[in-house]
Amino acid sequence: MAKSASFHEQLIEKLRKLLRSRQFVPGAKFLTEREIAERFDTSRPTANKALSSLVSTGLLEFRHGAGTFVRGSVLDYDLQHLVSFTEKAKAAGKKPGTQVIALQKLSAAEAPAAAQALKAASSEPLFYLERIRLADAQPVIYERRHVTARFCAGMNKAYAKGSLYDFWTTKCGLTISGADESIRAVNASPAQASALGIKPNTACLLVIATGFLEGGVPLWYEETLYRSDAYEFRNQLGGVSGPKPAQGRMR
Amino acid sequence: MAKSASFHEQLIEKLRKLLRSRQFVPGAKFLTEREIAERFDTSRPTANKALSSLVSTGLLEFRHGAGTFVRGSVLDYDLQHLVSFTEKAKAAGKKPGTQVIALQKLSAAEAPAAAQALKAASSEPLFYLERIRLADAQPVIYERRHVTARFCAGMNKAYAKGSLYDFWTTKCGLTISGADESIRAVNASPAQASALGIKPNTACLLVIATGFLEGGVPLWYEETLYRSDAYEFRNQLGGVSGPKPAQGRMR
DNA sequence: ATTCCTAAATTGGCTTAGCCACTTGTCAAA
DNA sequence: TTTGACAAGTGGCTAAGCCAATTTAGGAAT
Repeated sequence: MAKSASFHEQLIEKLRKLLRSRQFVPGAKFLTEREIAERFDTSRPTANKALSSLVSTGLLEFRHGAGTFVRGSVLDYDLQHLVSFTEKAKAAGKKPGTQVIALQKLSAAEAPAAAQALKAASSEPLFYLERIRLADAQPVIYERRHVTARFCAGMNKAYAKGSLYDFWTTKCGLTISGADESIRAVNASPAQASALGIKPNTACLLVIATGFLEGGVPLWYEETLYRSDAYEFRNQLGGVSGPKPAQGRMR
Repeated sequence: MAKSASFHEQLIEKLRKLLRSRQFVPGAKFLTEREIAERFDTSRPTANKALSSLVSTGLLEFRHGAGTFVRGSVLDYDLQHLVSFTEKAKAAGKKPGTQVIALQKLSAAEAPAAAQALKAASSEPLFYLERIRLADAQPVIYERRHVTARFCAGMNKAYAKGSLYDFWTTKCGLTISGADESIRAVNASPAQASALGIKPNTACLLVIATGFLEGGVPLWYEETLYRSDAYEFRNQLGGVSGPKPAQGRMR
């Protein structure tokens, strides 16, 4: 089994590649099992088995009588669920809040780390957003974020006060594919400590992250500070419920 | 599709439950596709499709001509890979090292946090292990760990200097199913700072974790401090390669 | 009595062909 | 123009069969 993959395993890989190479947008109709059986010279049950595998990993969706479709919003919902501070505060029985400290448009040359992460030319316009997220009026998160402006030209303070995820997906029509995070510990500077309502030099969790659109195009770069007395990341190795990323939550 | 699960999806669930309810040990033979087809009154391709799903999630393994088996060591390998500092140091081109600071046997009453996490009666014997992990002779990790002694009675300083994972799995015959980690940031105390070779009060990553054996029995409780200038946790949200836990690595 | 070899049985891998339930689209009638 | 019916297309699943790989059992030889 490990030596040479069975035909159906190879077919799964081929379909996965096809799904990516053709840039099927969420909601688009994918190949039918009869089309796959013909095109890859295999039987329908084998085609269905390969499709079923992609359905169970969430990439596709069967609609009985209609066909097989590329999944849209479910993956997006999972992502929003993973990152939403509002949800996490509420889950902890606290009232979430947001203070917008700054929202500016600047050029990438003014923010070299973000420019690099976003692969932006030096004249490329970026939005710089600085916010504090609160739970029961207590600051928990100090967020600084650069966003590629051309993807969300209509950004303003009102949108900055709400869910960025909502704004990007519904107002800008973006499809966000994920984010790569690095989790570190830092001593809060006096300014950072002031923003978070803690003593200077207190240890905080720092998440440096880049977020991506479908197709791997970077959308945002963030350096976000979390009060560690109020927030932690939970990570499960092994276990019966299958692998998943570490998740932040209120302590 | 979402309203009522198809038969094959229900069958997957039934088989998953069967797999757990009967306590199939890794390596044991599971039901054949013909047995499943007969027992659940379905066709062989449908039985095979359900089994294939459990194979692709890693719970089972097909052996052509021999049958379907419960997976053993592959999950274990993944776990070791996830936690092995030795591997991570080497991957960063550094020479790993370990200093055993303390190895004692004590009763659970002497370590209330560990006793609680390990669900140990106050008279239950625990091992207390304190180590420093080094990369190129520089301290990176300060590890304090309590282990339920009855699972690894032969623990000694020689074993404590090497891979605990190896010792537990090969010498004690344990099957480790995973660990639950909480990732926080703390200011290093003078003793902790001294152990890690950093200035007191420097921000460090603190991982508080409980590790489990197959069946959910707790094996160890740890409070492990990481120098954040040398080590970070990487976490991927979304992305094309599927979900996985956050992973520590050298910076 | 033990060991080795061969044949039969068992198992996964996959096929063909078919039926049924569901959905969508088109055409005809009101 | 709208509604209903029918046809075509699609997933869900079946039965039966063949083939390759592995295991087991029985018989023969030492």
